Amino acid sequence: MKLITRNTDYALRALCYMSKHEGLVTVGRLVQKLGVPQPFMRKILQKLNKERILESHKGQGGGFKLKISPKKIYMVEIMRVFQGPLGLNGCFLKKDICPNKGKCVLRKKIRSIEEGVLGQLREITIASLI
Amino acid sequence: MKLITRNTDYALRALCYMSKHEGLVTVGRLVQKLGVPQPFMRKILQKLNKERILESHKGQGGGFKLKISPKKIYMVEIMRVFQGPLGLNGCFLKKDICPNKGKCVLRKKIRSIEEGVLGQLREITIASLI
DNA sequence: ACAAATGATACTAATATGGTATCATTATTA
DNA sequence: TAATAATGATACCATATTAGTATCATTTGT
Ligand code: FES
Ligand code: FES
Repeated sequence: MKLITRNTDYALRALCYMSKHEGLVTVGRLVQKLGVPQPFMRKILQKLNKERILESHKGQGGGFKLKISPKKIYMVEIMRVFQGPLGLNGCFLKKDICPNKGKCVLRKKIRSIEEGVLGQLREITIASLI
Repeated sequence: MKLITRNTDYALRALCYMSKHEGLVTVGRLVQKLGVPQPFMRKILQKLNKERILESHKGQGGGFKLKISPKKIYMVEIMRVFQGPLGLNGCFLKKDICPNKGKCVLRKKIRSIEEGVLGQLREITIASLI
């Protein structure tokens, strides 16, 4: 059971790198530094761009850079982008599966645990990692 | 990103049911009550038996029952059985992947979050769910 | 002996994750 | 203005995990 998948991981590393290096950074440079497959890294950066965490510049001399301060990039947000929102499993979400539905204790408990986890994750920003 | 997979879920429901009903419970009865595919449920119960959380009795009139008190069946243990130990991803574990290795801040942070999650999960027992 | 249960194990299907390949678009610069 | 070096978009493939099935063997009560 892993808390963090590979693309989240790579994204975090890329963001850390960029927060330490001002200006545009190309995918090529990143993979050289971080040892990650290039097309995969590219996909990841493109997603971060779409999510408006990075900004991109095309053409020669182009590349990516942080769009927002490392202090405002939360790890939990990166996890959400690549792993979807932290959630329960089918049973707890899709009510049709479960017979208990409303009065389920477990569901409430899990909810509160989630809140706890999120609370802790929310304290971690890229700035706090570098 | 789901915290709990289906087999964990089914296992929890089965354990809850059994803690409410003394005596042997057959797979057939469980799937009837919980609406879960029979062979899958069987596999799950067999695993719980191997893990010595349930005990089983073969033959006519047989079935499963709790081997230990619901107060001592921890949710985190059920998760471990079906989802493996709560852990980090490849990067953080397999050092060969990551260039940072020792001096990684993220790794430590994640560790501490894990401890927090585990701490909360450890408070949840089957007894606390029924 | 038979029926009703689990034990063991191998197999298949579906989904999620990890990763590639390719062509289109944009901007720099010689 | 054409070559080049970058990203955008998208479709595709590979692998791993999860979910579920199928089958035969074993045990036990009647
Ligand atoms: S909602 Fe399904 S067990 Fe609680
Ligand atoms: S161990 Fe890999 S980024 Fe920390």
